[in-house]
Amino acid sequence: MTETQKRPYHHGDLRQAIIETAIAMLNEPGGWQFTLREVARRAGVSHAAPYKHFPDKAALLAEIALIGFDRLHVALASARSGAGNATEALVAASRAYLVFGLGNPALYRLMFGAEIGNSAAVHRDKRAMGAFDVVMDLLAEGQAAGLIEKRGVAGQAASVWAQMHGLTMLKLDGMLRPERVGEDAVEAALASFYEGVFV
Amino acid sequence: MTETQKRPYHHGDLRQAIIETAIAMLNEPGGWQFTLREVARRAGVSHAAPYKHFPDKAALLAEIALIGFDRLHVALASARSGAGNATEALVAASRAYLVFGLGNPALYRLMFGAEIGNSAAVHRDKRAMGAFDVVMDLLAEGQAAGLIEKRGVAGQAASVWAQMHGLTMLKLDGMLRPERVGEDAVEAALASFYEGVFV
DNA sequence: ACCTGAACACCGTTCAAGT
DNA sequence: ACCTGAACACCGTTCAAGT
Repeated sequence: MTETQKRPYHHGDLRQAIIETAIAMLNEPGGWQFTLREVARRAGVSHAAPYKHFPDKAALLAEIALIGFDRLHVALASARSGAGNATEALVAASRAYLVFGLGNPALYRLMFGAEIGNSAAVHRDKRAMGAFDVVMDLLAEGQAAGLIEKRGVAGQAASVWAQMHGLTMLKLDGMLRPERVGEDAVEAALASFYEGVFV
Repeated sequence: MTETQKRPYHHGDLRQAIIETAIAMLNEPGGWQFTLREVARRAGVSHAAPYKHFPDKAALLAEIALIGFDRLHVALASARSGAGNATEALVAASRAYLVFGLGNPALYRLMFGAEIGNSAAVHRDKRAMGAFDVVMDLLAEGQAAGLIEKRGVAGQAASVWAQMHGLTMLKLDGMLRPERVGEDAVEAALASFYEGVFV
């Protein structure tokens, strides 16, 4: 937490410091327009220094996106373990998903953004799957327990994932306005959705 | 289609030309990193000229996003009128939605992106509602005809919208990989979703 | 009324040179 | 091995001046 910039030429772990500074910047208003030079400035280092640790700006962003997926994974897993049966856990995980997305708007957008090049997209996909697997497991478990409609698990999981992602995004974009779609459209949509999934 | 740049100082309708050029650029690979100077260049005009028609870059992007929503509205409405009953129309509209999003990746991302400032978000919301209303009408119609599960229409519509948006985005991000979630995960997810919505 | 050209303050990225 | 400083090619935006 000692954020002084009187470091002795060599920064202890600049790579890590850059990542942390960048994530912190993302959570500020307007943090989505994110400048490598500003990160360097805040880390107390020259604007060229980051290039010793990341090939370019996109690489840093990609790395941060992966960290975001790890955090989402943790949030979902912990929501699951704190809940009872599969359907309760699924609802809890959905809420946790929304809380994560709405609480970290710029990070969340970055995770699903086009700034991540197609080459890095493969890694994104892999790390994202940790969170995805939580959903798939819950669905399989719920189906086995007779709590969830028996359909193809992959398609069902994709549908659940899309529902959570879609709701998060629409809410972030301010597209679920009370005068249009009711006071708490997110809750209503989630309820409506799970009515069709739970048995 | 005469894209010559020998215009006599005054461009006929530069404002319109800028918008069209910008939309064309969006549909090129890497079109999401979109530069005002390049638009001016292609329009055969100085880099300062656009500022006579748009206060800044964000304003141009916001305008283009609104056009995108109009086009989506048209696509959904035409899919609806080409289909039979409410459920068939809903499926047709969902397909049209996906085709639109996957066919115009950068435009679609722009429509839902953070580049649109919060002030412009209100307008975005209003224009987006044209498309949203198509969905709501179809649901109300389907419920009345006993084809669709009777739930709160607002929540149901939000859920449908979220499903389409989520699927489009996940597909655009390359997050629905065959080895994970099957060959045609989009179709499977859509089928799974509508099983829970249709009666 | 509409457009240009030069100018300003910024970026991302590179590279020789410093410690 | 790690970092700096100057440099390059670009942006977005502004503004006096041109047509």
